[in-house]
Amino acid sequence: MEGFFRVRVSFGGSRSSYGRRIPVATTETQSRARARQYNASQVEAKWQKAWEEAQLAKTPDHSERPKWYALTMYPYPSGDLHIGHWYAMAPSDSAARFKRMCGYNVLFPMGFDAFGLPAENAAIQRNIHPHTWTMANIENMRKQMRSMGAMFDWDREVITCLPDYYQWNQWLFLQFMKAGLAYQAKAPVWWCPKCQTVLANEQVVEGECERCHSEVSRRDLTQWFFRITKYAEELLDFSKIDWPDRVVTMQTNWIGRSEGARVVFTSEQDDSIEVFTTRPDTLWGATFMVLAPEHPLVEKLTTDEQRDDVEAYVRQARRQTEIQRTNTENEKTGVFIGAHAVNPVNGERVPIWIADYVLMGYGTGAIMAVPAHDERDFEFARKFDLPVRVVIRPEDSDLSDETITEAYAGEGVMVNSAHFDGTPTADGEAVSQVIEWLDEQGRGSGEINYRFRDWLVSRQRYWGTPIPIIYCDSCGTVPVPEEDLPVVLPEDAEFKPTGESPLKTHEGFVNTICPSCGAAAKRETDTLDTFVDSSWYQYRFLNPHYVDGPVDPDKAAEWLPVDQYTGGIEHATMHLLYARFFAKAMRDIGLLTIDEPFTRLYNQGIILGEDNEKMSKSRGNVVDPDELVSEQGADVVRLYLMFIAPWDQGGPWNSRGISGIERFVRRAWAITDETADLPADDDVDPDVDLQLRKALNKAIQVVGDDIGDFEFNTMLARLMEFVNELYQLRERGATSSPAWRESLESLALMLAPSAPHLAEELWHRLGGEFSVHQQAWPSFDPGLTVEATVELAVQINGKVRDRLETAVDADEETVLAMAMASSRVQDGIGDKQVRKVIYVPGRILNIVVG
RNA sequence: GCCGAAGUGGCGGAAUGGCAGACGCGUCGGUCUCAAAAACCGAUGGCCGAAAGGUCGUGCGGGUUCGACUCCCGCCUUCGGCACCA
Repeated sequence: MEGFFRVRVSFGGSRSSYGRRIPVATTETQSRARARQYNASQVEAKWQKAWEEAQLAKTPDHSERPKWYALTMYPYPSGDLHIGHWYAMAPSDSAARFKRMCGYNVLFPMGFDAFGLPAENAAIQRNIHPHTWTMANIENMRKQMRSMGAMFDWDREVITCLPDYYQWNQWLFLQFMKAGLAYQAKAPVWWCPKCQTVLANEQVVEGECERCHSEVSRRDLTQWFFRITKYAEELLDFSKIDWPDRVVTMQTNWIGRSEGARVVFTSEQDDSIEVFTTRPDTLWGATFMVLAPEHPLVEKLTTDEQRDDVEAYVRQARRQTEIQRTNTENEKTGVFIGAHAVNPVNGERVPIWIADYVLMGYGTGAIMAVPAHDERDFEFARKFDLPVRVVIRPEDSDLSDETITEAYAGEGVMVNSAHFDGTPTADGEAVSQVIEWLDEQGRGSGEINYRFRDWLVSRQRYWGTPIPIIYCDSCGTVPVPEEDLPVVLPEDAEFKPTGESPLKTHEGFVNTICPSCGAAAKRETDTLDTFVDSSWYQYRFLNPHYVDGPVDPDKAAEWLPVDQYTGGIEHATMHLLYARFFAKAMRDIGLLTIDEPFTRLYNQGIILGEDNEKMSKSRGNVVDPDELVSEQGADVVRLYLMFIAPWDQGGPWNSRGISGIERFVRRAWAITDETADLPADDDVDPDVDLQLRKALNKAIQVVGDDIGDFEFNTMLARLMEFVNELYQLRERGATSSPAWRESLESLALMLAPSAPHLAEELWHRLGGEFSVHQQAWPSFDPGLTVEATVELAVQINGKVRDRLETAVDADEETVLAMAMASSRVQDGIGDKQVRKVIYVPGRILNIVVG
């Protein structure tokens, strides 16, 4: 196995203490001490083997126990398990293990998000087939994951690049088509003129082709879409899930719901020009119209004398990247097209312009411009000297067309708006009245618009799921019949340096016959976005070899939804929104009975390099988990990652800080090893005995609470405190107490979720039955977790002057009398009057004087 | 520009209305050792003080409260998301 790991140059400044100890001559006592030292690599290998033999990680499909489906986002098989993978997976594993000890039948599967561009790049650069490259990486990463000691049930592994998985992508695609959820439309793609190929967004770097640095441009291509916008309203409803607020906010903003009205303007040539506005109450202030440069009416409406200017502007707009074009810092540009339109509310004639600040992809691609009440329109009007008319007047103001210096977007009353004059805008009053009136008049209607678009799933790549479609000259677009699935990726693909998909030129793949008429036909050569794979993989784990559909309905009824999902925040709007869409679509097709895929979500943070920068090979600040595991052991790495900071916060790696965890592991081992065989007897000091039992019961309570809440850093602090207490109590004879052994056993149990190997070894040393991971989480006596007496702080005017030992439930009279007897309190009061006394039992006594 | 999160010792962090700095790193002192490492014990926010103790202190400025790291208002800084979305 060692041969598989590359030999690495060790990174600076972090040499472990083990390394320095070796060449030193040993004395007899030292070698005896060494023999009793905890040997992580030996212990870890031993137990990993035992667990695998006993199939401890295997989750039964059915159980008397309540189910708990814990899932952490599956990785892309990039080749090596990064410390970031450890940071995501190890604490997730600890939480899942804790649930299992709490009595749940826990499912915690793992797989690989195996399609994607890097495999194709490897094929081009190193002449390795994507399949070979991907599967070798998976093999390696599986081994690395085993070294973590996680309880992944590998029998359920899902690998998305295998036909066993991706045929169900194709099957789902066909069901989506039938349900009207998949459709074709033209959409722009990036095109590299030199490579003669389509580029993915990430292959376009600052407007240039990543490979040849030619300037890229946009091209319209017919592509496949999933109708996610159909579920916009349901996707805005988060009432059935318990997710972090920031993710809910991000998705809500991403969906971008806005309420308003669709209003029909008319050109002088009698074309309807529809606009969307959230402020129909400002319709009377529209002094011009603006169309997107790509708007279909631009060509028709442009007058001959304006044509040259308009065409030049359109050409220039098309060349710009989305980023250039939507930069808010840009000064407004635009061209008058020579035509006019009629405002439906007052019959006024307004000029029509085109400008790139109006986007074809949102609303109708045309706006009514109300410069007095919209910042962008105001800027445009000032630049091109267009009229500004105030139609909302703020209270106590004489804002007018002449005095206005910036757009006013606030509340007020309608003015210059015919019979609506005087209508207040507050609480949407004016908007709803105007919409009602527009509707009656047939000049417009209420409408809701969304910022997000349908999901473009076509990718012009090889290493993905072939879209199961055939194009026939006579029958058109024909879905591949379900019985012909899967459409398999050809293995003998030829990868060109340009990155062009080998499918396009693969005769054997492209040429086929039409399933409906039998004539010669061509296959679709686009493949599906890999986000399709990850939108439903959580269901496939339940029965990855199920042959009658993507999801085994019996298992789904048993296990879904996922109870706890963990993963990076970077997936807040894409993966997590797509997965929610898939749950709803699959439900409506009859494949699922759930509304939401993941009930609870937790986002861990990011581990940075020691220099507080993102880890990257070029910076040389990458922390290699394999190296750490071989030096310090997997448990130390797991524990240290949990100890660094709150899990959702992440933070910089610190190679010195890890020694605290090493020390803790050694101390936990040493106290167990050194005292496990000491007999209990009766001569223990009752006070020491009580202290020991209190320490134990408090630890069980707090550690359990913390791990259940993903507060791993404080959980470890409590465990450290408990071990420190054991050391102190040992000095006072506590090992004679019957509670001593119970304490050692509980320590092993409390360590089991987080340091699975160490815990097993401790358990074994204590003579416990294999395995510690099949034991229940220890219970605690609530009576022993509360103290009878506390040290109460006594304040004078909010400043602590003395501390009193009092009963927790002592009454105010008693406590005040004790406080008044204190000379320090008397000094604090001096000759001042006691004005007020605040007593919070067990917390504080504050005497207010003045 | 808008939305969100965060700002606490030399460092990572703890405390979400009640004794700021738990736990850990580091540093200093001690025990053991020929010596070192490891281990163990102790100290460790700043300032004043021999000490007892005092005093200041949770990004900045206000406020609420008997009491604020914590709640409210205004700012500054950092990070993340969205960004001409009509």
